Amino acid sequence: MSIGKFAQCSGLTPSALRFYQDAGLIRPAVVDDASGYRYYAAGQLAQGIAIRQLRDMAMPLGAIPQVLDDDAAEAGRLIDEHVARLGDQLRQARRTAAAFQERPGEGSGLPVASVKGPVLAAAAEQILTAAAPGPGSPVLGGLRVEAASGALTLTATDGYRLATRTLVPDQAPGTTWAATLNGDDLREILPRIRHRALVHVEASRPGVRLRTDCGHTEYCRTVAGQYPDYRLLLSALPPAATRLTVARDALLRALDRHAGNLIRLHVTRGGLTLGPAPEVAAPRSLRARSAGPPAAAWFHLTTFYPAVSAAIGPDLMLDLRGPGQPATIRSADTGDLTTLAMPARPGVSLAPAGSGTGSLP
Amino acid sequence: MSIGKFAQCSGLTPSALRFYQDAGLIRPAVVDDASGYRYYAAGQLAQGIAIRQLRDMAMPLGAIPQVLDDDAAEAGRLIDEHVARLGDQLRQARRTAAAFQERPGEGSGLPVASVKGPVLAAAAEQILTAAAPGPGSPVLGGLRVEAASGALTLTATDGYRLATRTLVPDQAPGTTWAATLNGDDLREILPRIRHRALVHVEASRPGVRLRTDCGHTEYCRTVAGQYPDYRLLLSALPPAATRLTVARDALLRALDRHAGNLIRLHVTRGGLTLGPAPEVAAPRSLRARSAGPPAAAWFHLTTFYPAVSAAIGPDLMLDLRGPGQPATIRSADTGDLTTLAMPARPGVSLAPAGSGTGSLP
DNA sequence: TTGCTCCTCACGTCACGTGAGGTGGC
DNA sequence: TTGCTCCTCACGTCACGTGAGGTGGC
Repeated sequence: MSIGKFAQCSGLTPSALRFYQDAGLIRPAVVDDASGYRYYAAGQLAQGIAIRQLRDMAMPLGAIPQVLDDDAAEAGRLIDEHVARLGDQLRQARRTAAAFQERPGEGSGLPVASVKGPVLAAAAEQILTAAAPGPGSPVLGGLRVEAASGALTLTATDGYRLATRTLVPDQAPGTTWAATLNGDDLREILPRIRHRALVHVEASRPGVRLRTDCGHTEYCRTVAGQYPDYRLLLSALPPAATRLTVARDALLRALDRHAGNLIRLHVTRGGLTLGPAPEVAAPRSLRARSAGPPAAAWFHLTTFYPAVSAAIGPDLMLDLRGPGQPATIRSADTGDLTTLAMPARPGVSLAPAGSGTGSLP
Repeated sequence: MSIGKFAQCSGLTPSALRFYQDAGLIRPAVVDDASGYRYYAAGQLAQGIAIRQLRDMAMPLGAIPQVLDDDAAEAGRLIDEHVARLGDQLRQARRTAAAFQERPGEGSGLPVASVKGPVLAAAAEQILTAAAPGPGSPVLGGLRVEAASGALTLTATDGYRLATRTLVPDQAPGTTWAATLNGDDLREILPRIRHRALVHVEASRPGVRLRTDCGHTEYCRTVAGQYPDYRLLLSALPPAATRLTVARDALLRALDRHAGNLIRLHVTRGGLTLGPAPEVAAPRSLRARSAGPPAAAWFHLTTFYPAVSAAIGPDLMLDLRGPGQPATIRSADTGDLTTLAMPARPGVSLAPAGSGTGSLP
């Protein structure tokens, strides 16, 4: 196989292959003495592709022979460590970027509200469980923050679930203000916020600044783009057909023990039955109060569990509205956290966010 | 200001400054014609520091003049884009790493246990609130995971608080195994874990791999170094002098409304009174059951709130042991989450972790 | 006067890419 | 015979770091 052919098959370039030969990384199987032509064996392709992949993840040439020579377990270890180092560098860069943004220019931002650090951290963490993780829609990956009439409202949704909560700040917002905070930035900041007594939230042109009394400042980017009108969505919901009140930690414990991702909730007059499907043996029963006709709904545990786990009060209120309609999960006594969850259809796996099927209207 | 002085103040090196001059990035205010000595003005320091920060986040030299010349809003946008690009590169590297690991060959680690994604994410998040944030002691910044006799125990402590919880996995650990997971790595992984039905925890020599059924794999580094012997610490605690049982969400709500970071808990026969100090007006009272003599304790809200916020059941059990001894906070009914918190002495501010005063023995 | 800082200029590093000038293979 | 691929060797890129050899300032 000539150098051009080998390059094409492995995704490398001829000049890179020549360089790798000089570096002793991969040598042609045969070199023609007279012409100097390099010939590679088909069996070297795997190695060529491996080198390209390692270089694609910015691994230094010097580290590559180790990875190629070691057994799979050891090689996996080296790669994992390398990727973790890249993550460190990114985190460091994010911190530096945050520090850069708070240079003495433009003065300090517009004060929005002041909240206790542990309270803000707990609430943001709670709500962020309903945000869309990873790359995808930047708006749905973020936390919506709205300051109005003396209160701070935090909201997140990924199209399948929606969580919203209202906080009463220590220093109430004087202005009306709203923004969508970058979820990744915020999650990284939260551990440092949690141990600050009081955090001042300030709007600073492109992002949000979280300032503490001791002069420490964190910067969080905002996400551009219109946030879904969840208030309209909430107010347009039809009334609950069936309402269930159940002890939160009993339900949580039953969910812990449930096998499989699909779960069926069956609400009867006397209680709640959890099971994989009606015909499968050993469904689990919980005592609960219910109003309205008996009803059943399927959920994906990955959608339903975070909603239950994030709730606060001792009792949970579950409103079912029938097939295709979102269910509401709420603390029974104090309604400052509301979660919506789309039911799943059995046999239908959770579609990726934004693909349209089964998402919130 | 000479080049050496300016370099020191800005965090750059003399050779970098000379290079930047050639590149036209930052020119000395004065250059001595005879000697060629470069002299920088004090007013150039901000620019020097800005250049260092931008270079620290790997921004190319060619892109820097734009950032320096634009107004704050536009500069912020450019930086955000740059950091986002770095994030893209990291994600791409992760994908390539995952593809690389999929190659023929074994590569899988030792199976430890399998846990539902949302359950693991919720538990880890809960416990990590007691870890030491930011750089500092790597062990105390991490999450201790112990697999033994069919259960998985998660623990974190920063020397002032300790949280520990036991999970019952879907597939029980066959082996006895323990490790301290890197807190930053884990926090970054959790949002992607939360929406996976089942997560297989695997020990891979120096780290831990979290593998899902759909072939997705996350890697989390472990932290070397001995973890504090918290079991010994827990078993060596003297019995509680005063035990209080109180509704969790009523307590949480009272803490929400408390002003200041220092809080005084006064346990009487009939209930619990919260206040900044006994002589200050308007303490808040909650109904609660108590056993043992009346007692009082001061806490920092930043220490106490996360413990209450992370608890699960409807009722909370608070064990007080007297001055200088940690208090225990636990769900009253199901004891799978236990939190220890060191009381604060009034007037004494929270010392940084590891400084010795007021930390857990 | 003695160190010390500073100067310029050349070359090294990393992982290649890009021609220039020339030859081999179908 | 005509393109085409391949060869070597030198130099460019990026953002500096590292001496060598020499001079200026307190």
